[in-house]
Amino acid sequence: MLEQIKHPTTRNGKATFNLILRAAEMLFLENGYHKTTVADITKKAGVAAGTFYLYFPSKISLYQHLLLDISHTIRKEIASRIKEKDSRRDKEKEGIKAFLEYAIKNPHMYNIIWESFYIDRALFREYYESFSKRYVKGLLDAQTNGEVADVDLEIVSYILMGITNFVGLKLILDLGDHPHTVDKVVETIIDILDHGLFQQKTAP
Amino acid sequence: MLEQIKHPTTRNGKATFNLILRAAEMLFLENGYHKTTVADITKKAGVAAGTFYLYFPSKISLYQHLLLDISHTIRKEIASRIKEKDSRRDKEKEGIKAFLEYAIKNPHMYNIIWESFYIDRALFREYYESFSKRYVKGLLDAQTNGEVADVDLEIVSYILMGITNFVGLKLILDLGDHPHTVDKVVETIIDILDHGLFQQKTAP
DNA sequence: TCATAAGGTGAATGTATATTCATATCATAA
DNA sequence: TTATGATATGAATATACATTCACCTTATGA
Repeated sequence: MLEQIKHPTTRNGKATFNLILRAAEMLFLENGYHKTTVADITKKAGVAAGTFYLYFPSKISLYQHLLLDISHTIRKEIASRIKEKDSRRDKEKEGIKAFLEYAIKNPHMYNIIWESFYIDRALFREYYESFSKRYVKGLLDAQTNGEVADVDLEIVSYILMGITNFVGLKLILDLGDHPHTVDKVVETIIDILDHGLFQQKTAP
Repeated sequence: MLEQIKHPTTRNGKATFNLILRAAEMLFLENGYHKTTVADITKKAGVAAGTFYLYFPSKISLYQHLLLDISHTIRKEIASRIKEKDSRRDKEKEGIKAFLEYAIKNPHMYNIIWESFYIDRALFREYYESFSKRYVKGLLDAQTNGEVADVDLEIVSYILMGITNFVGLKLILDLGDHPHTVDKVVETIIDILDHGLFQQKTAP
């Protein structure tokens, strides 16, 4: 159930609304949903506790709003970058790169997306299912072209999401001492998507 | 920090200890860590609230204990199944299959493993890093053999974990109406690992 | 048989924190 | 200027829940 938030109507109201959103985003990203209290949010936003409830009927409604926000941002970012590319393979490569760069720039992104699995299962499901559908749509054209192998595209979409999510996770866990550059990592991934991982043993 | 649990010494104590563990496992798996209260656990186990603290210094210590337990079980399961296979490729295929089958049999497994990201970040990191190390070790031999392409194996390990985790997730989200059988899904994955996803467009 | 340690109880405690509410101020249209 | 709806306050409320504690029971070896 998506609880309805109440949008402000005046200039002042909008400013306050955004202060709360930005404060919450930072705190959820940094510390996760459960470790962030409404008091933390209003304190960081510089408003009183009651002000929060002028706009958001509950803490979870704010979380849901933010999650949808972030998912739109990621999608737009990726979409704008892949549309420059021609082949599906190059689109895929650019999409993976865009995702990983976004992940590194927003290293706690997982805090808010993955956590939805525990906070709002329906939202989580919706997030990945719609992401998958987009993927399948793009891949289908390429498959008709003969550019993509004859395999189940829905599974492929989860394979691709799995790869980017876990490699992104790895990059983020390493942050600070990052021995892997995004470009190198993308090369590794795309190499496997081009040629596979296994090869015939060459006779000695 | 791993808090030390106090193991029971008598037959009765052991029985109670296990009642608590099994109850907690079911509840964590079903509802997640935060939505499960100590009262829920002791009620389900049929013991008093205080009994819980005879053995576990805190709720989190029980969680940590369970997570380590489960991770050992998964590893053993996979290890025992892949050792029958000869080539790395066949080992990989069997490992993926074992993981997915385990995931389907224990559909809420993710509840406890992924949630550690929010509950005990160090434990989460430890879990995937050690999983990765095992992977790399196995892959290294195969790479020296020429059986595995010349790519960064640490990245490969996260690619493989990402694939199995997300495809497993997909299978679980679909549970009930499961249009994908494990065997079919494994074929799709191994096909891509064998030959890649993209292919040259054949001239018409 | 009984002393003792382990096992067990559940009401009480304390704390954390989401949400409410009575009240106050602000901005602006009439 | 004033009426009005929107915005804002922060102390008070209510609840949920992890943990404690004073006391009780059971099993067993000497």
